[in-house]
Amino acid sequence: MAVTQATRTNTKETLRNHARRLFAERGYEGVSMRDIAGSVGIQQSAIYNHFPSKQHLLVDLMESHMHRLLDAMYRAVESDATPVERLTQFARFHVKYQLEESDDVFLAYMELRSLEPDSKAIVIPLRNEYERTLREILEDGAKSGVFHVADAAVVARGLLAMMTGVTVWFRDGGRLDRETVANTYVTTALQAVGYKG
Amino acid sequence: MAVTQATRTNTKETLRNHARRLFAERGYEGVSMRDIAGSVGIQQSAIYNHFPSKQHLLVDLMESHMHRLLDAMYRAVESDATPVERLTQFARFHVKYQLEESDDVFLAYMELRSLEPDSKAIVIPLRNEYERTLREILEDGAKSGVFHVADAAVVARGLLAMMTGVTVWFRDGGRLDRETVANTYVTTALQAVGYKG
DNA sequence: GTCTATAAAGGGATAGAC
DNA sequence: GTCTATCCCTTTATAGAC
Repeated sequence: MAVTQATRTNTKETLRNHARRLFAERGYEGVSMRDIAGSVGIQQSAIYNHFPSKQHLLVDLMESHMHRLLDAMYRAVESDATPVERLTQFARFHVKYQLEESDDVFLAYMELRSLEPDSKAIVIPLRNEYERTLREILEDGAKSGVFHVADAAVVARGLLAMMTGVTVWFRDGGRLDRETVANTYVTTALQAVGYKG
Repeated sequence: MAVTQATRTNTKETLRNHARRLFAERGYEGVSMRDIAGSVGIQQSAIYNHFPSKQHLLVDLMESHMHRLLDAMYRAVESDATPVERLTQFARFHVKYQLEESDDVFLAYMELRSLEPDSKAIVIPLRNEYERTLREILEDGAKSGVFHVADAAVVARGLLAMMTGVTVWFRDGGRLDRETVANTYVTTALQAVGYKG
């Protein structure tokens, strides 16, 4: 849907929003600068007043997403809580965040391969930091005997993949609401790490 | 790596193999017919002697993959076994198949969006059939009381996402071998459905 | 069945007017 | 900051010689 000049107060942010949606839907390579400009309602060349290249636009989206994700996660997970509490908080946060920001999440997950090496070197550590947080929760729970995981790194990646997958099928207005879905994933995650609630 | 005329006995199959690898690595939109032809060692126009279009080539890969996947799964999972046995068989099969045919699996997972509607109508039902098999295992186990799942459909999709994710990080020669990884996923899947082994 | 050549369209990015 | 116009390259696909 094109946006008229009158309704657009900040072209740069509008470009981010439309590019995010289009990249998530069709993939970075499947979207042209003309597609993005057309969606926003400007000419393709005007994008270059805001971003120096298509690649920079992708990096801008992915890097800022990762920082927002990490900030929100650290707010949601209490670092001095028990492993069971932290896993519950992490899982609930993760699923709900996926559903709220599904385009950002899908983009960051899918388009790492479209990043040039320099850009990848920025995004990958942020991704690892997120994964490490979950792994350490599992390790702490295993140490104290409440969790039973054969390999914390493998299970952490498995849980992340499981929970991230919610964006593939969930639609508002379907059989289940967001809260119910989040609860199901939290329960499944706790069971998966062998917690006998 | 280009293939010389002498070593190539079946251009069509060689094209499939190279296209599969390239599509999985860079995405359908990120690979040109010239890339594929160059990889095989022929001119781009020669591809059209074997496939009428790039889209037909993608559909050929995805559809044949889904049929092979379903056939192999039905051979691996004994339909008259107990739910615990069937889940064990399914999970072990799934993880090992992902690792053996990771390009095919990744392609089928990622490039559904690149399929035109007619092609999608062929592939989606095959995908649903696979997912339904796992869901029915969970439902049978829940009925007999050995599994405890809040929602069999959600948990089935969650387990598939979890196990499919193995292709993202696993590399031969790393800290863990395929058998160990498969065992970890099988154990995690059984715990996730609340089985008290 | 593969080649060279080419058509017709679309890609990212830039120049310069306003 | 956006526009029109354009550059230069790549894209999928086809035509016709061999």
